[in-house]
Amino acid sequence: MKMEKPKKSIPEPTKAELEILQVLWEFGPSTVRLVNDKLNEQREVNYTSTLKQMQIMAEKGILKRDESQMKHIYIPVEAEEKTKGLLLDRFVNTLYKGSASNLVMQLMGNKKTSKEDIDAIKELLNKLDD
Amino acid sequence: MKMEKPKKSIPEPTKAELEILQVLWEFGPSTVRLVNDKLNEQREVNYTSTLKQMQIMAEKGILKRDESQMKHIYIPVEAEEKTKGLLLDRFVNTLYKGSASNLVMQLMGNKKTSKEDIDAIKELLNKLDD
DNA sequence: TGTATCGTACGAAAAATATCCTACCTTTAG
DNA sequence: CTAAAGGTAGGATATTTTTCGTACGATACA
Repeated sequence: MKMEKPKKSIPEPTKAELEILQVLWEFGPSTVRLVNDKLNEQREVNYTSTLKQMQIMAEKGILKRDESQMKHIYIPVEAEEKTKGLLLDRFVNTLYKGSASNLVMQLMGNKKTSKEDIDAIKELLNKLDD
Repeated sequence: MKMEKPKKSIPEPTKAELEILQVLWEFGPSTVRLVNDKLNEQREVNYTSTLKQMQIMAEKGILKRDESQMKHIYIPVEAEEKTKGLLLDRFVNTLYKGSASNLVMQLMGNKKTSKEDIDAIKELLNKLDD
């Protein structure tokens, strides 16, 4: 008899938290040092800021960590696709009343969406026809 | 010789600001009273909180207002589609490295996206074929 | 005409995020 | 052994966002 965890909906990651998650998703389980280095390729952040941020994320349950080494290793609790899917879902609900097609429509009208992208999307959908 | 406006990128509306914008977009230019009433259909907010919020938005240039009456009328400076498009653009950039097709792909895989939505999207794209 | 109601302005408090400083422990190189 | 380099912990500070209390002017109307 399977008990689904009540699982109070994941707290929306903040902007800074998302940045960190992206690094971890891209490079896999990492140290604070690595994450901080990556962040600093884009903007200046103090090492301890990143450290603190990641500690908080661990407390919140967004990250778990391996403390067996002195250099702790941090790992995202949720997979990239799952988290992004959740964010996307909320985005659609918030801005497009939950209508994915509305969103896509806007996407098509968006100048920033390249022709290549549009074609790629068509491609995708055609492959879904099976 | 084309001069792009420096156009200091519109400051991302905050969550609370977005709520207010949605009301204004839906009901057109409105008083604080109306906006606050609508907000209170979803959650409890004090009138002066909404007032303050809208005053700040006016300062920021997100809203303009008609003060000719005692009951000031607030109007969004940017049209709904424009603002949403901007948010969408940022969303795509942040989460999908700017690839709209990646986003759509995820959308398709998302359980929350109904079959009707998928069909609607296909429909849309086919109409774009002309 | 006076009092209850509805409006704005303004400041401050509360809450959520984000950043960094300091202390102190461990590892490493000389 | 000792100093330098690099870790973590935790508190303090900043910043941004959100909420609300209080003051006070205008309006409505009994």
